[in-house]
Amino acid sequence: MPWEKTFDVQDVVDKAMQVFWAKGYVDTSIADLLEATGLKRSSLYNAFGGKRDLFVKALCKYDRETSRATLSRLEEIEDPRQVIQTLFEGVIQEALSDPDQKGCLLVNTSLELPTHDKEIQTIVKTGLRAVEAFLQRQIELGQARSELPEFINPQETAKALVALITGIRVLGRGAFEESALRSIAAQALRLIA
Amino acid sequence: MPWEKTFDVQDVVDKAMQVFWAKGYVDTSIADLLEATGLKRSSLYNAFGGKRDLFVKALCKYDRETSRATLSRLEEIEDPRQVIQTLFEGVIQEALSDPDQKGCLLVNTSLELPTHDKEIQTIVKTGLRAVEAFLQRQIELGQARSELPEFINPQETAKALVALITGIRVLGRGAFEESALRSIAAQALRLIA
DNA sequence: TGGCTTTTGTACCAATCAGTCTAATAATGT
DNA sequence: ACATTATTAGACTGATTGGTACAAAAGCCA
Repeated sequence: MPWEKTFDVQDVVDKAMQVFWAKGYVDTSIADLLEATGLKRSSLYNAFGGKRDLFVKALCKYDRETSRATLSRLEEIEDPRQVIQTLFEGVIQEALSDPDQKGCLLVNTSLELPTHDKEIQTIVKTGLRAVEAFLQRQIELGQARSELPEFINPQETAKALVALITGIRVLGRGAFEESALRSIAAQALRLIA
Repeated sequence: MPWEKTFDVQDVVDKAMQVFWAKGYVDTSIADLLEATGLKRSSLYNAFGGKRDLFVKALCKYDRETSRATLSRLEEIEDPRQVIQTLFEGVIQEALSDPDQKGCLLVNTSLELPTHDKEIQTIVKTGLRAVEAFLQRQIELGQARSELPEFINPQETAKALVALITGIRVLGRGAFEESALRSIAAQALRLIA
């Protein structure tokens, strides 16, 4: 091995992730990625295989360091209802504060899922499934502590909450305004009584 | 006027709509549109202005003849709760039966809203707003008839139902399976008690 | 039949697409 | 210092992008 890379691989993946996140897979060109990451054509093809492989890397990084990392942070809150409320608040805050209105990379990719190959489909499905499992666990925890009513179905409700989050992420890209997004979050809390 | 067109304009728009619907705006090429519509390059540019203008036509047609037409059909059902339930059933049926998993053109376009110009943004916003208004009207109607509880907030709940439909349309493109989609619909009904 | 207008078929455009290739470069181990 | 070897810079590929130009074809009206 002659010498280590002059660029930080994780840093490059991170910058690529931002582009894919904002523009989507098809609408992101190699030129976009080169400009965003600062490296040259051959370096990109050498370090990663190509556009698709870099996208997979970016998608995994998002799932790991953005999606799941957020869930981990939320897990430190003790009250399950508070956890879910904070989650929704965070999603709305993100939608409102991001000038690029990027939404969520997992959700964005979900919409174009039929155009992607199996590996990418699995990454997205697994990522969303993790959010759903997290919500289900929180609901069950709340019920065990008698903080949430027993008549709530944890599995079903968790899926519905994922759908509501998905809705906020999609509609938050310009279709709905702040008050509408907040209404959605308010109704989400009504689902956990 | 020498003679009328040899092709039916509405038919061409319809076929273009299908392509945009399935592949999204950016991923649809002029070649795709030519193949789907059967007409030649110059005919397409002559009859419509270009790709974007044809997309606007297709988007309007979808809003008119698919989205709003569905709402009109639902309006004939008398029971508001039944109306909403049937709406969700229809959305799920569509997600399950469509081999292309196209979802909803309005929702699909919502996700890429930041990349579109103001006119297209307005069409999408107005289309979604119509669904929301429809749901709100149904809830208010149900309350007036004492079929739905008074404590429900029609404005907020309508927005949440739109978010849930959006979720089903996005997640229905492969991320969630049938039972999960049905769970979402079940929880939607719980929002209108 | 002979203009007239519009449509149509096709050639063409520059720009961009993702990806390849090679030669120059630079850091390491000896 | 020298050979080794991975990384670079950048030219280049063929295919495809959306869009234009223009001549031939086709219907209408006189």
